[in-house]
Amino acid sequence: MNKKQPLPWDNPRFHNWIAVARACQVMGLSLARALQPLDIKPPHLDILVNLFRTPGISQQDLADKLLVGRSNLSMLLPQLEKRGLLVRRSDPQDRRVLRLELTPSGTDLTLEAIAIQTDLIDRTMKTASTDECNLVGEVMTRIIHELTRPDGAIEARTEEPERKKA
Amino acid sequence: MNKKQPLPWDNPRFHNWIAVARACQVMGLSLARALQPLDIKPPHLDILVNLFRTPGISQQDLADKLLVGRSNLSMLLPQLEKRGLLVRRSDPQDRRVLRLELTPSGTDLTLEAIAIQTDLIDRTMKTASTDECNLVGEVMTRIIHELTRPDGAIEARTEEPERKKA
DNA sequence: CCAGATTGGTTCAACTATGAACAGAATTGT
DNA sequence: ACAATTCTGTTCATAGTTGAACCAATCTGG
Repeated sequence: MNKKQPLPWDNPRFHNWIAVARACQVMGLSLARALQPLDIKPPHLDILVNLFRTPGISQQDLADKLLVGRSNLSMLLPQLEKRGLLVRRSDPQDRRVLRLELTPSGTDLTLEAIAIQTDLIDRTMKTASTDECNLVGEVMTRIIHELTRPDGAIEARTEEPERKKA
Repeated sequence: MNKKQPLPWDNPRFHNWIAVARACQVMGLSLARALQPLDIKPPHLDILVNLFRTPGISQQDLADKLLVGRSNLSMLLPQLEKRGLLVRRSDPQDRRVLRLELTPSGTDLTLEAIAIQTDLIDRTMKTASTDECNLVGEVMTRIIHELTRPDGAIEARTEEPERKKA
């Protein structure tokens, strides 16, 4: 037993990442509270924003973007559709896929929610300069790329179908 | 209908924070995968690390630190106790509280898990210099302080007991 | 001392998220 | 043309998380 392994509290990468994780956690809780007046939760907002930016996306592509299971969307989207925030329209080209689109009222709600989120983020990051913000974002982007590399620690999804004759 | 509100994709604070949130998400998924050989999940690791750093903590204080509900711990801790990773010892001073402590095997497992997490973090942040890491951590710490201020967007801890029928 | 309020922990119903199994539509290969 | 395979979305059983209701121990203020 290597009891004398260096504990990571002094490792800059480690404890700074812990701060990142905690900031995300409290931001998520704050966002959930800030969205309560609109009667939506962060997962709904993720969906709405993606539909706003990519109208006509399919459920599968949306699930891939959000890194959630398809079944999750099969549960959530009908709820939002019943609330009149979006429509799921069968694609005549490929009758398997459902094209997702915001309704006008869904667009309105999305803009309100985005305003709330932007306000929250602006308030909480007001102590960081633009340069600091950009550096943070750059480091995070590198982390995302590192983790989503094919040999990275993610990619738990289905086996990539093997190439036929090359 | 203020359709001409500035959309936030160009707001540095906004899109850089989105990168932070996504990095946290992929890191969480990667950590879950990396911990699979030890048969624990990120919530368990959070508990074990806190017990490692603060032996004798009560369930209530642990829930406050982790920002989760007390009932959550009432479900998780007996599982970990059955696995022999920790003990819950009644405090003779105050017979309501249960003092939590890692067992030797729990300590061993915790050290293994910390090694796995440290390795993952080190690998994914290897492209960031120490100075960059420290700046990121500093910005995150400021965000946490901003969000946990009494008038901040968190602090919903008002579990009001049912008022009498008045 | 004792009634009421408070605190630590448990239980339970509701909700969310996931993966496996499934059905229908499209693609592929022969 | 047609059987096999792949792809999209749904359903279902399961697991994780939460808040409310609850019990027991402690504290508070007559």
